[in-house]
Amino acid sequence: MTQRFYVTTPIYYVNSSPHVGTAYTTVVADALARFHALRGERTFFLTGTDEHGLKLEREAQRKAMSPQAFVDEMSERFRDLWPKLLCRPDDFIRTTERRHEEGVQRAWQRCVDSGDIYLGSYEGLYCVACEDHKTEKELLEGNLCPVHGRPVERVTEQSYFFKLSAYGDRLLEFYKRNPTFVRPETRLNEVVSFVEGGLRDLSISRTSFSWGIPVPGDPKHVMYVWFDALFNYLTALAGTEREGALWPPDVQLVGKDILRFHAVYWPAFLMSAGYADDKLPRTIWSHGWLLTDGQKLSKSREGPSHGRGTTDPVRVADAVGADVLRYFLLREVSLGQDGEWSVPSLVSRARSDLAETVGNLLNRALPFAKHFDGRVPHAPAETLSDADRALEALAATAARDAAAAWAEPAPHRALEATIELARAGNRYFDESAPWRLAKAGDLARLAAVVSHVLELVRVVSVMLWPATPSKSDAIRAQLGLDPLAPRVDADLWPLAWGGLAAHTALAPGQPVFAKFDAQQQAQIFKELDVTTEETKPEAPAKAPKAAKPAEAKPAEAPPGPLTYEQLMATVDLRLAKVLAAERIPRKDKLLKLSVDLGEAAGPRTIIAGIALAYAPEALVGKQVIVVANLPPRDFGGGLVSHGMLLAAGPSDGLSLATFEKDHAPGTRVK
RNA sequence: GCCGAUGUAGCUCAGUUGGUUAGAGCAGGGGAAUCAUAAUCCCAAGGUCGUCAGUUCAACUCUGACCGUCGGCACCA
Repeated sequence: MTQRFYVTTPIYYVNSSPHVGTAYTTVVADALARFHALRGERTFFLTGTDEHGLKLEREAQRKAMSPQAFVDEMSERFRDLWPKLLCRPDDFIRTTERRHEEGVQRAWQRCVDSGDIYLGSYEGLYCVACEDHKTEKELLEGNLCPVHGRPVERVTEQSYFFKLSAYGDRLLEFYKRNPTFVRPETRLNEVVSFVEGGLRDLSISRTSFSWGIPVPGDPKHVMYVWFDALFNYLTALAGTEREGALWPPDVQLVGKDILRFHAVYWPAFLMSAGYADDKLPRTIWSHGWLLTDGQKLSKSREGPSHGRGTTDPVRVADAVGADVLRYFLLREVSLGQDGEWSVPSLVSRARSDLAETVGNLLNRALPFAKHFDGRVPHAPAETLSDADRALEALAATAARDAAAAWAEPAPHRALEATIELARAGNRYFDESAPWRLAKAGDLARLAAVVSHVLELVRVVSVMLWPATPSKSDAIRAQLGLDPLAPRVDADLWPLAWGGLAAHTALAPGQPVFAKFDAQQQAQIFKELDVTTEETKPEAPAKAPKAAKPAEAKPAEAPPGPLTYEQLMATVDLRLAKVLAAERIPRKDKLLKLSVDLGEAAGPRTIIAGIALAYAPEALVGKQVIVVANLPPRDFGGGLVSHGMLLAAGPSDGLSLATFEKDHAPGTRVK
């Protein structure tokens, strides 16, 4: 029976553009699919976009677009990205597609039929003045809002609930029988302890917005994010031949931040919808994050970061090539663990592994073909030496090891084994010294050596293909071979020696891999905003991060034209002097300030989230700018802020706005 | 503060079920070679495996505490 391999990435929320972290997950999925395809399996690689929810509804509103038009545009950014990274998903599902909406509604109905969905209500405490929900413990004596001192109201909102609480035991049993359901193993432990802690029913519908999939039979409700999103993995196949042939997924890649949804909610939903244990996903693979200087990549850290270069995958792929980017992501990061993202280390990795090891091996072997009419020499078995045989054996071992690693999946180890084989090829080449054989006129031995090296390069080109498909094919072209074209039931993995036939016409060409010499490297660093020693200003140590040449994104809708009068009527900015500042126990980011605004009522208390950037002592006496006409804001624990300080920057490198000269507290900013 | 990770050569990381001199790549040092995009190959050097206790005949590998770093949450906008 034909093996099959179904791999998924999360569907990406279209609220933001893809960054290198998003690209990472997709590249891994693509590489796994390519590996399994090479083995002759029927593969299916699914990705897509998640397009519902209040956030997107609002974002569209702000841009004066219909939600559909907005998500259409955003989804394109993802769809267009993947080919640039040589990713070839077999399908791209959008949660706003009809097939998905219908599929999810069917799934919902099946959960209803199982008795697992019921209509309930959220009960909450609500302060009309704050327009916000409160929790019991925030309230002052007598159920008063701590901000306004007014009584809060008890409000209820209808919501459908999923009886997750009923699935705890079944889930635990399932984990026990399928210890590789969640990987790496430490993540399974986390999931198990979460479930053991008891599960609460999930609220899975909302009436407070409409941009979502209507609940069957009750269209006031739209489905809440996870119920909608998780089923994409199923709806992409539903109603087609694929469902029977491919379900369930073999590997579902997820970031560790969304593991819980995939490892707990998702199987519970499926169980409820009538899927037996053997029809549940085989493995939820929780991969790590890419870090820059130990920080998670995120939207707020886009652009140059600490001199390590951009995190925009398109710019990187344009500068160094998609193959190289893919190779780096797969080789440098150990799947399941966090990895460092850095353009300089990408360049150095590409140079030493790809150009100087693999590319070089090809380049140094090809010139010898001139002794054989430009063709792969024929080397009869009796001309082979122990070293030749040893090389063959080594290749077989490496191919086996790499295949096992890819199947694991552990791409970084697979690629390590691959490069190690190419390294051995260089060693063999040195020891065999074909240039001496050529001078001595020993064509029999020369044929053996050259054919062995060329075949080794072929082997390496296949082993590299999941990571660097276009470069692998470029190597193959020089070897006179066709591009790799996986077929179902044909195992192309190079377990057997001799795939490169004697007398094949070679086609030497330009070096396959860029060398990234000093000049190229400088060019790349420049393009990708890498700060090198030369370009870095002196004494960079503690200096606040230079205002980066921010590609001023018009992301936040610019406020419409505003007259001066309107502005002054809206925002009341005042100069103020900090009288006192103290840390707040248990609130790492907050400082409690006493600030003089020149008001008769005396100084105000302002809570500001600047503790990571400013020591309290450093603030006393400082002139700051305060938004004076904000309503009081409750920070819990009896802390109420009566104003806001103007500041900008990341929370750990924030700077407060001030003026060059001191003026009387209370002076209005104009 | 709670929860969770992590701490191995200058850098990035491997170290399987505890067992002789702890591994690789990169960088740096020395040498060989000259077929190759000055690429390659060899050699040497470099680590009290975060700290302190404990279990054991034996711990980088197990247990505990502590320290450092990071992430999530809380809190923040």
